[in-house]
Amino acid sequence: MRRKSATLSAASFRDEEIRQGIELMFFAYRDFTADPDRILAPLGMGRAHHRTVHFIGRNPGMTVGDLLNILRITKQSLNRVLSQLMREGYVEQRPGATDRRERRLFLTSAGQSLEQRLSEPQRARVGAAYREAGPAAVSAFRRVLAGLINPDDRERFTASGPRLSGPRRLR
Amino acid sequence: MRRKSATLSAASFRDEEIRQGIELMFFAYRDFTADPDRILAPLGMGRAHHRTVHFIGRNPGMTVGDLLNILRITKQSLNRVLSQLMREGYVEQRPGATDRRERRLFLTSAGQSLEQRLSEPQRARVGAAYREAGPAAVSAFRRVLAGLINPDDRERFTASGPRLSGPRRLR
DNA sequence: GATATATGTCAACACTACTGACATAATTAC
DNA sequence: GTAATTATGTCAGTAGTGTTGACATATATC
Repeated sequence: MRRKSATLSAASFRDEEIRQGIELMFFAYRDFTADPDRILAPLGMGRAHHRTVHFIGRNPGMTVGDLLNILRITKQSLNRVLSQLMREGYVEQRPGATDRRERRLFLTSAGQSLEQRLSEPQRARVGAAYREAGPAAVSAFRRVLAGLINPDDRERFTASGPRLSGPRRLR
Repeated sequence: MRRKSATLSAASFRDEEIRQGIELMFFAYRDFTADPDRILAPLGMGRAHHRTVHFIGRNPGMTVGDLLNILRITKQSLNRVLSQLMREGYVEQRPGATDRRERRLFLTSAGQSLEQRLSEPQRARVGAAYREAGPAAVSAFRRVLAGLINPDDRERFTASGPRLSGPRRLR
């Protein structure tokens, strides 16, 4: 064995490096989500609303089931968020053309504005980090981040995998 | 202006790249946290317990205030988690040597075991992604991730900044 | 027509976080 | 040395997100 189970004793350099990576993920995600959270709070919404609006914006016409597969939450959890977004005019649904049980989801123009507003600080943050690191680093960043994702969804970020921007086709 | 506010119309390649980075963060964090969550649930604990145990393990002797600065939650929120961890024997506190108002925090051996158990799947995941991407990519990954962190805490991950592994010295 | 699928909904519960208020002990300032 | 400040704890109420379990409707499919 090469290391891998440094029980409790001296941590190898590798182990320390990996633990720093874990910490980096915590700090980055903490700050990455803080800005939109501040925008959402006065609207009576939370992070779940942001995620919902984000994915519907990226995949217009996606179904409720698609969203459940992405978010990995129960339909009861999603429903609370989604019905609020529809009630307040950010999201609308239309029955599927071929399968009329489906509810295809779309952002209204208010929903598009909200999405822009929420993502703006995140885009600024990511954009700044990208610019500072340069294109080669960004490419490496994306490869490592994709490597952290379970194989199923990792495909979304590889050239061969299914695109997610189209009006369907998500798993 | 160079782009930066692609209002609602055609997204530039840059904007698309940035939005993919945002999504990557969502998926990576979702899967990154799922494994320890599954271990925590049957113990009647959650993600907050994991973070607490993680940071105390990395910084033995840190104070409650240090932890509050890192986690960026209120003391009331932390207290619930911390007192449970102490009540159940994972964490212990000792008054500070010079300032006896402080409660220096330490993992018990049960706490160290728990920390190991919780971090194991994360270390495996990060380790696998690191190995697959290679050292140069890892370095770039860390630079970009650090770039996402607010300047205050970014220092923790730069050569010049204060170390966090010592028995104190965290802001 | 029977079964399966996509979705909605009611209810109860757990975890995490927040605000506001108040309390104690120890340190620092005047 | 008394007053103010700091580090920490704690009670109470509220909000957002997620869960499980149960049940309902509409539409497809066999």
